[in-house]
Amino acid sequence: MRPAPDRRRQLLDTAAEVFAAQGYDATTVRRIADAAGLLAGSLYYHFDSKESMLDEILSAFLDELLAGYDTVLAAGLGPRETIEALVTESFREIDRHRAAVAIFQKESRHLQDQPRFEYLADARHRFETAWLGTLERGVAAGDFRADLDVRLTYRFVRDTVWVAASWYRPGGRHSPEEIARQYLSMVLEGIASRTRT
Amino acid sequence: MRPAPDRRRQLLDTAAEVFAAQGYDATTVRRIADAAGLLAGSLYYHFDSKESMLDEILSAFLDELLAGYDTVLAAGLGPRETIEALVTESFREIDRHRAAVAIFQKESRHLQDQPRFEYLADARHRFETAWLGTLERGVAAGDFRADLDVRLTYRFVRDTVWVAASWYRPGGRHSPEEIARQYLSMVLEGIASRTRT
DNA sequence: TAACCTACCAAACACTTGTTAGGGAAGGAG
DNA sequence: CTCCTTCCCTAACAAGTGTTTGGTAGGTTA
Repeated sequence: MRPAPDRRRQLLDTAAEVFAAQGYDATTVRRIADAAGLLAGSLYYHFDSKESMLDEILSAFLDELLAGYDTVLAAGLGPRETIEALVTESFREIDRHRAAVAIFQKESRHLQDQPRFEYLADARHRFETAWLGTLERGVAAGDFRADLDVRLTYRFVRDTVWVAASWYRPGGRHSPEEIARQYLSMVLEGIASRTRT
Repeated sequence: MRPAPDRRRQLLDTAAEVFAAQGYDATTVRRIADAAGLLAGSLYYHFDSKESMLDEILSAFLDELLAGYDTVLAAGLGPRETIEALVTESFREIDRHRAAVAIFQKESRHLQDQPRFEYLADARHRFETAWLGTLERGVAAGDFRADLDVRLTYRFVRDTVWVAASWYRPGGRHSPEEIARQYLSMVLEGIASRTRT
């Protein structure tokens, strides 16, 4: 008998893949079992419910992401460098947790009403603090344009990064760092205040 | 007896609202009926199926949107003005069909495999032609930066516009035109090639 | 008045869903 | 060998799903 404690993670990975492709509600437990090569009932040896699979997928991703954000924020960089680091970190996370990111994008909005998934709203709030705070700091420091609505800018930056998960495929032409660089180039040249008026 | 030929559209509007909020698969026919103030079975007097409601919502929206795009493209504007017009038109469409846009965003990816919803893939292709063509034209004309990956730029512009549907609420602080102006300001200052190197 | 149409309800249908209970095969430990 | 744990299967369950059928209130037409 193999020990296989990573069997659990392996099942979660295939589940995440199916969830991301079909949507959580449209995905049946039997479909996951098919993709994993076992029968539907057998999944319940590893997990108590379909919902707890989703829970584990999302919280594992968010834990890692928020830890990465905290590291960036603790580095004490300037506003512009912080934004650059946040974007790069985000694309690395998309590279590693593409499926989880796609699920989060699609389902979090209506999941966060459920008590079990309250932490999704918390995560959103911590995103907002990180991004919005950095933007405001940058506006005050003169790094970013002051003539834009800050909240609109925040949503703009946040969305431009995260929607990439809907088309990004690991192993493609561009590395996460390369994509981050191009995105930053596009975003910053619009956000950074011109040195010459 | 009231004639009420718009009863159909009224039902479609509430259905679209529920679909957008909960997701298509997560939405039950009884939930729609509840919101509309009748019983589940009664919906089948107006529509043959739940799927055909979705079909009608999406195709009505796409018809109007693509017609708007065609008008813009037929105007014979320059690349930059075309992009501006496309973005503005898109935000107007988001303003009018917010629910349909949200549904399209969430569900189209996995719906377009079904034969019935092939037109979704067609629509995506026409989007790509409109946006990507304009961008390439602009690069050739010197309106947009040439040092960026065009496909990446296309996805960037496209996504930044459409994700706005996930947070936009009509009747808010900003009009569609105002949001379009701010978005364009952010996007273009990054895409437009600098007049001075 | 009688026939008719519109818009709905009440009740059921077949089917799929997530989930559970009991059992069994395969290897490791004693 | 025997016990035990791990991992899976078989078979079923109750609840909920989209959908259909027959009926009916009430206004319109003749």
